[in-house]
Amino acid sequence: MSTDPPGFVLPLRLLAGFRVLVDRLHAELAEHGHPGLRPVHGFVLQAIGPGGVSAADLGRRLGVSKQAAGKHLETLERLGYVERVPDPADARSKLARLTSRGTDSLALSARIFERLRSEWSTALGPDRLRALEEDLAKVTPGVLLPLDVPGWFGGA
Amino acid sequence: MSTDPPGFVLPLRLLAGFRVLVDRLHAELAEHGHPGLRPVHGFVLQAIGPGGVSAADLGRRLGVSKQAAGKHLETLERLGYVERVPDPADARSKLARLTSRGTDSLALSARIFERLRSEWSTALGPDRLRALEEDLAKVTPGVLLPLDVPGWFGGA
DNA sequence: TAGAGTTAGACAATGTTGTTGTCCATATAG
DNA sequence: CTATATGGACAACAACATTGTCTAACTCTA
Repeated sequence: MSTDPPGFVLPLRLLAGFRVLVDRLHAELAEHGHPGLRPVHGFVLQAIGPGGVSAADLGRRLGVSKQAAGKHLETLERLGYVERVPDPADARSKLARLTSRGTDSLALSARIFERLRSEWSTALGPDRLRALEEDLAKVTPGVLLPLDVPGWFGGA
Repeated sequence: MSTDPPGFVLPLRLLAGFRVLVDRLHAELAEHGHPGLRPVHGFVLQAIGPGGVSAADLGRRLGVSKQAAGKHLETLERLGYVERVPDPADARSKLARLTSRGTDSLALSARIFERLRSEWSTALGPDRLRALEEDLAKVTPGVLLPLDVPGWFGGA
C-alpha cells in the first residue's frame, strides 16, 4: 500500500494539469493560424458567446472593471476575433460580437481540447479520467469562469 | 452509463480545484495572523527554502528576472517573512533567509493544506483522491514551480 | 411628460508588477 | 594581472488593472 502525499502536492498537481493543457492548446493554436491568442482570450471569447455582449456586461461576467473588459475587447478587435457594432436596442451601448475568425478559433480550441482529453483518456483509462472530472466537480461546487487570475495570483 | 463531458471542461475543473484550495488556504492564513500573504508568496517562500537564496538565484528558480525576484524579497522582508544578510561566501551577494515568521507561515500552510486534503479525502474517498493525484502526476511529468502565472495568463 | 436616478462608454490619472538596460563592486578563469 | 562573468542597485519603460469623472442615453415614477 502507498502512503498519502503531503497536502501541498494536491494544488500543485492541479495547477500543473491546467497549465499543461493550456500550454499545449496555445502551442497548437499558434501552429494553426492563431499565434496572437493568449490564455485569457479563450475565457473572454467564451464569455462573449454567440449573442454578443457590451463591455460593461463583459466586465460583470468576468469579474473585472468595464474598462479592463473594454481593453480586452480592443485587443481582440485588433486581432480580428471581435467586431463592435452599435446595439440596436440601446444607443449608448456597443455590442461586441465574435467574427467568423472568432468562432473559428473557439471551434478549433474545442477540437484541440477534445484531442487532449482523449490523450489523457488513453494514458489514464477512460474510467479514471471520468472519475477525476467527477471528483473535481464534487469538490468545486459552483465555480465559474475565473478571469481575474493575474491580479488574483500576483502581488510583489 | 454516463457520457464524456466536452474536452474544455477538464482544464476548467483543474483550475477551479486549484483556486478553491488556494482561496481557502489564504482565508485561513488571514485568520491566523498572516493577512498580507498572497498566493505568489507561498511559491516564493518555498523557493527560498531553509538555506536561503540570493535574488539572482531566486529569479532563476522562479523563472523571472533578478529584479522581479528582488522585489518579491523586498515585499516579504517588509512583511517580516524574510531577512537579508550578507553572504559570507560572496561579498557581492545578500542571502535572503526565512525569519521565524516565515517558517511559521510555511508550517501553518502545510497544516492547512493537510486539513484541506483530508476534507477532499472524506468527500471523495481516500482511494479516489490518491488516484486523482497519481493520475495528475502521470500526465504532468516534470512540471515544477510555476511562478510566472500573472504574465503567462494575462495579455489584454 | 418631465424630471430623477441609473447605466454605457470614453478619457485621464494612478498603482502594481513585470521587463530591459546601465552601473559599480566583487569574484573567477586564464 | 587582466579579461570576463556575476550580484545587486537604480532608472526607464511597458503591460494591465484600478478608480474617478464626464457626457449621452435609457428607465422609472410622479
